[in-house]
Amino acid sequence: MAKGSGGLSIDSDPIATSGFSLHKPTVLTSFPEENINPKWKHLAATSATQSMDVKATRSPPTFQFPVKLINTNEHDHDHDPDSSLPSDNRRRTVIDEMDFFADKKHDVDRMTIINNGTDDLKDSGSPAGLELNVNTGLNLLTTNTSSEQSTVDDGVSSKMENKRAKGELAVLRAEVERMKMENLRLKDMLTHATSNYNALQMDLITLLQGQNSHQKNEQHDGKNKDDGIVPRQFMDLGLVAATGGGDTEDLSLSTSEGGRRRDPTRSSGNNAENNNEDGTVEQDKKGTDQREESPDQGWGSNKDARFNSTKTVDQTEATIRKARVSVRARSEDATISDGCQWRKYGQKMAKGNPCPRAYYRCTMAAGCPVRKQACFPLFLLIIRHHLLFERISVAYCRVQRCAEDRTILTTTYEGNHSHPLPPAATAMASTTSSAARMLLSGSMSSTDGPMNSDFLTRTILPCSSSLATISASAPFPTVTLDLTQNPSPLQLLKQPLQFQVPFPNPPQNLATASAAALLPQILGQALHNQSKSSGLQMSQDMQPNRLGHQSQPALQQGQQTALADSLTTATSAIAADPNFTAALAAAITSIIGGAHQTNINSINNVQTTTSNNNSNGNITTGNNNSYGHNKITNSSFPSD
DNA sequence: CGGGTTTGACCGGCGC
DNA sequence: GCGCCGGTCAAACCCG
Repeated sequence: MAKGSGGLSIDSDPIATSGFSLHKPTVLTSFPEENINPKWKHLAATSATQSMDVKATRSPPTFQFPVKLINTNEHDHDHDPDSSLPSDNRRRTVIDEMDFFADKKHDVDRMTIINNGTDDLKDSGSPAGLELNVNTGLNLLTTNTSSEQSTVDDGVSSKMENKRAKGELAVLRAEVERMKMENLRLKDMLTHATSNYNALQMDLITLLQGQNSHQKNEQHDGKNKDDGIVPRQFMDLGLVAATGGGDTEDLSLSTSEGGRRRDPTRSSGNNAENNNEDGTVEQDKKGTDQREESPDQGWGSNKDARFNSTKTVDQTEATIRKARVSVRARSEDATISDGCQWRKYGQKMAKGNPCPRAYYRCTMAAGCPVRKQACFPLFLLIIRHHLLFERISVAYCRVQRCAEDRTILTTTYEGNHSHPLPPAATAMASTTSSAARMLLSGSMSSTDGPMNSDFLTRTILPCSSSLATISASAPFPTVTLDLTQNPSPLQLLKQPLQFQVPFPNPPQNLATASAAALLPQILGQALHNQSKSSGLQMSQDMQPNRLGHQSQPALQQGQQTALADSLTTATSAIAADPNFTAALAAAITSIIGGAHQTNINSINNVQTTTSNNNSNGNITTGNNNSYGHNKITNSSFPSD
């Protein structure tokens, strides 16, 4: 950290200081109870009273689906932070949790016991429309009950009914067997997918660790900054390989020309410094904004040939966006040190988030267009539920305020450096560049949009833990590297099914109903993909306003999609379960202060994670709103 | 005094 | 057209 902290305090701006230990991603042991803020409800309610005219944002929406897989229906005590407690106690020790499924949970527990020999879980709350082929065994009880009642009768009719009941039972048993086979097949698929994802994750972690180790060695040698600079080492979030300036694979995303680029008049227009072959930098005048986003610059310097050849102009404009790479990591010091030199040029507070969003500009070279944003997530919306393979039953929801846990920091990088990078910066550069490259590579190669890429297939698989997640929606494709969790390969199969569903950043109109309506769709889609062991298939066209304003149609569409595939029973269970939707609605309503559905406090960058764990599944909503000392028109949360 | 931060003001995009 | 909001600017301020 350079001198002149300017009276910076941890409370006011913990982001600005350094100390971010990227090379030591710590394992995020779910969500510690101590992180729960007993006052969040009050705070949320307070926020809801404010005028919260929510709008779609231009910030990069981030749909994240970190997914964890639990491979059995048994409780994983080893990884459940609450496992030491009885199930009921575990549930009740959570201060701020809200059990929206108390009644339902009993059914779930009961059915869990009853169906102990099967892999399915009877969800009494499932709508009739969800009764898919996969839902076998679940009706055994009801059927048997009926049969048993029939057998009570005596006479010929009772014999006939008994025969009929036996026949039905045989059919059902056959169906159970079929579903068992189906489950085994799915398990194999998920296991395979887990392996793929884990390999990718390990590669990235190894890369990080290795480069940080190199960085440490370099620093330990006491070399000055100039000595540490690696020639032609560029951090190109756009797609140029970060670890080598020579690697100029034409994957760079075109700039946000499509109406997304911001403030064109302020751009100096001197972008020749970017991507210079010799790594030299044409420096602009002091303070001149180098964020020229012409096609020659950084993010969008190179248009993808495939993209141009296969997309229409409109599609191109809609798809070509400024890619961003977000890194979410735990930092013990709640600070960032990614090897680059940054100057804070602004701090902004978005609606409803007590955590400020800080804006930094790279100062390693004048005119470097790279900027970054750093903020803390706000909320973790945790939804616990049971999962027995395809059958998912939401147990209850809770929300914890992760803003208090300011060790999880989200940093979003934008642009590519126009100057050589020191070794200290290569780790982050490589990571983010790789992530962006994969993201964009997938987006370019997919016919279904960016979300359906091989990268996503490997990284967003439901059976995986959260490492890399992607942004599905406008304005900018965003890949998020979640370094807060670093599960071991052995843990992967035991980890709870976890979906992070980042809403567009923000789903500014995240009305309660909207969010509730969307979550099933999103979650269902994720589960759908889980079943298929395929990549995320969410359309990139899922604009924030779509999410925010077309909730009901989206829900219906999600239900239709979920119901379309017999393998997506889990999808259906979530997507169409009115209780689930209602629970989410209630949860979000409670968070935001649900009295004003149409005036909801914006939740920026909501990241929703559902974990299938008998005791500690979770849906995480991270709110990256921030409050600064800038013009604050609608801040409602009191500072912590 | 230089470099960084703070923070009120401003700009432009977007939704209504 | 208006207002909101994210992002940025730049003067004032702070600190070593």
